[in-house]
Amino acid sequence: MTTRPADEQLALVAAQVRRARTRKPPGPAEVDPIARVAVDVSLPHLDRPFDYVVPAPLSDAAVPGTRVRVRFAGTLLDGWVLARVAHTDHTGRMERLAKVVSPDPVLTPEVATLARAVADRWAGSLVDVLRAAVPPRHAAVEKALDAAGPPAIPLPPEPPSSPGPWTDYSGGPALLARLADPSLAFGPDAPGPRAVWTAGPGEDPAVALATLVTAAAAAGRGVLVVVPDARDVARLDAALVALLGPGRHRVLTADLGPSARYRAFLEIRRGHVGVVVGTRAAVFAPVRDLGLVVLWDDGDDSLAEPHAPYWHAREVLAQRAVQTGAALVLGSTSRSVEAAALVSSGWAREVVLPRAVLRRRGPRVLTSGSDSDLARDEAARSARLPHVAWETAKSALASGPVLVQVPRRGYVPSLACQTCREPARCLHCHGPLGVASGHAFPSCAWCGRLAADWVCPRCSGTTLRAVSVGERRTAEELGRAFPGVPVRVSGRDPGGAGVLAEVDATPALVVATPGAEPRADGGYAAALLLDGRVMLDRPDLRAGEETVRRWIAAASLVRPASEGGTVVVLADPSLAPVQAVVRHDPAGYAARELVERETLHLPPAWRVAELTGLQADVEDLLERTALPAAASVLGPVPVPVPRRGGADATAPKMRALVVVSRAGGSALAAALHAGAAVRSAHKDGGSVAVRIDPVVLA
DNA sequence: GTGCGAGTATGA
DNA sequence: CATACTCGCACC
Repeated sequence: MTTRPADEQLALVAAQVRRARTRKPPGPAEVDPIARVAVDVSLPHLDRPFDYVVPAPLSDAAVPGTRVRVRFAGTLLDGWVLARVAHTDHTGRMERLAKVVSPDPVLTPEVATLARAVADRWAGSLVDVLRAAVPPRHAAVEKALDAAGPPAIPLPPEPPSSPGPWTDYSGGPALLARLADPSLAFGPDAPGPRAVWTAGPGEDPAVALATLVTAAAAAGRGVLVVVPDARDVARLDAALVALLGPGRHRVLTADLGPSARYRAFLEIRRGHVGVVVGTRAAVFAPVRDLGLVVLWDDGDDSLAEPHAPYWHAREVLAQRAVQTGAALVLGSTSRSVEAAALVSSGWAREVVLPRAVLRRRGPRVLTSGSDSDLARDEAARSARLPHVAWETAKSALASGPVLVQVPRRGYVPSLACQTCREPARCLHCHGPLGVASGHAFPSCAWCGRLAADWVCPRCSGTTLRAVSVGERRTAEELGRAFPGVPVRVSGRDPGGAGVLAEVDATPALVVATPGAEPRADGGYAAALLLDGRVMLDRPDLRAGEETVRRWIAAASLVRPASEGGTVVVLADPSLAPVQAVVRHDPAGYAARELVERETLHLPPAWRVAELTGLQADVEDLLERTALPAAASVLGPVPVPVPRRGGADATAPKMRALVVVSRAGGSALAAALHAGAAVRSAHKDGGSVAVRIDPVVLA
């Protein structure tokens, strides 16, 4: 700021004011002078477009999809132009667009429609979805791309020379052929194929996915592949460079940083590339001429958005496939119950290995359920390693690496039957039983009923016991059991070396938490899946499904039985999840689980809304919500998950569940959003988090 | 969320 | 009667 005499400064200001007053403001645009704007406020009662006058000078720039600045309730806010129209229904006074932030229409009509559908499905606000869908602007990137000029148009990629890994799958070559046929135009009325692909043991998913992508891209289709984490992105990126050729795709992840992320996003939006690989938020990538969407490992919990409205990548991509007609492939070594539902309803077809091929490719699977057959070796005994596990690992270590899967720490304590150890569930609503802090008697975490007359449905036992969970065998303990063998650790736990991508074929013990297992060059000679009890006894709806997913994922990294590949599961062999791994049948397990969810009124067979907040707020929201007639309400009860880090008592969070049939899902979401809108408009009470079909339901 | 007008409390 | 404050609501 320069210093001037006060009177001089005053004169300057006065001159500016005079000029501003005398300069005639520009008139409205000649064509479609109204912009319908989604203003960036996430309050539920403001979740609708607002109309603004487009000043003539901004008319060319303010096209649908552009980011704008508008005055709203007196303050300048960001917004998105949803449409340009000739007339408005608004009768009051109308503000003008203050500024078009960037000429790039970052929000395509297709993504805008998708985001609206996502907001509706999860009882949320459009702008909350848009914030995840469109990365923040980075002006320097726009400038750099403009300066670089239009990209050299690469020759169309060559289609893959053979179905490659897809040859062995029933339905595989047919799926590939349809994707690769340029004469098949996919659209909402003639959708592309929808497949649930169960990758067999020994498969390198990156190679198989790259083959799919290349086939579709060669036919001129835009392709979007979403994977759970950065490690998967890196693997697929490498496979695509090899198969599709360099420069034909872009990686889109949050950890690129603001500049690189916006650059990749803009290149996709401007149509420089037609193939995108990314993590969760990439489900909204504005891929041109979208013809194929792919999701790898849809059971991974990182595919659920942690912010409101808590959408899930699987459902978003399914919605996008419906809306655009794009083909959809859900791939996994296992099968989520949601994927099973898509198969059982006939919406998607399964692509699986025939039984005979599966037997040829899979490892031998052994189980060890009781504590009585502990190893005779003393060091193995102190590591609580059963004899079978120790023997298997010892002989496998002669020929290659051995994977040891250990559970992550921090599982919540729960209750089980004293005699048969079956996890205890509420006799009324099948919620998990636990002892809430400050209470002496066990109660249901869902409906709050005391479990006084509990009888075990499996063995008719009447006594409950606390399940000790969270015990983690350390790498050192295992190292002592196998002296002289190198131990490598892969996991996200603090103090470790982080997550390893790959290990070589030399004998070593590779200790990994689920999801962090490195691939082994040539496959593991054996895998030990420890502490099955701990994983299965978690009081979560998805405990069984999740355990199967993790076990099968690990078993799929092991050599075939014909090459000595062996898996040892430490869990009771009579349990269904253990059987699923022994028979390598994730599809059968998921199908049975789906039937069970139907009878228990649980997702995905039924739709559940979880409301979390202070008791008064949860009750207030329920009161103000016109719940569908058939809805049933459980709770509210105290949230069972104890807060980690700091015992200081904040007011206790409560949780209620609202259950409706699948058909009633959209009505329930709309009613809850409307209820929240009334609350936010009146500014009464604190916020309530609404999660539709929550991933974690404990 | 913010800004504003109506309505009510408060003091010279 | 003027000013300070809260409350309710609209926000384009």
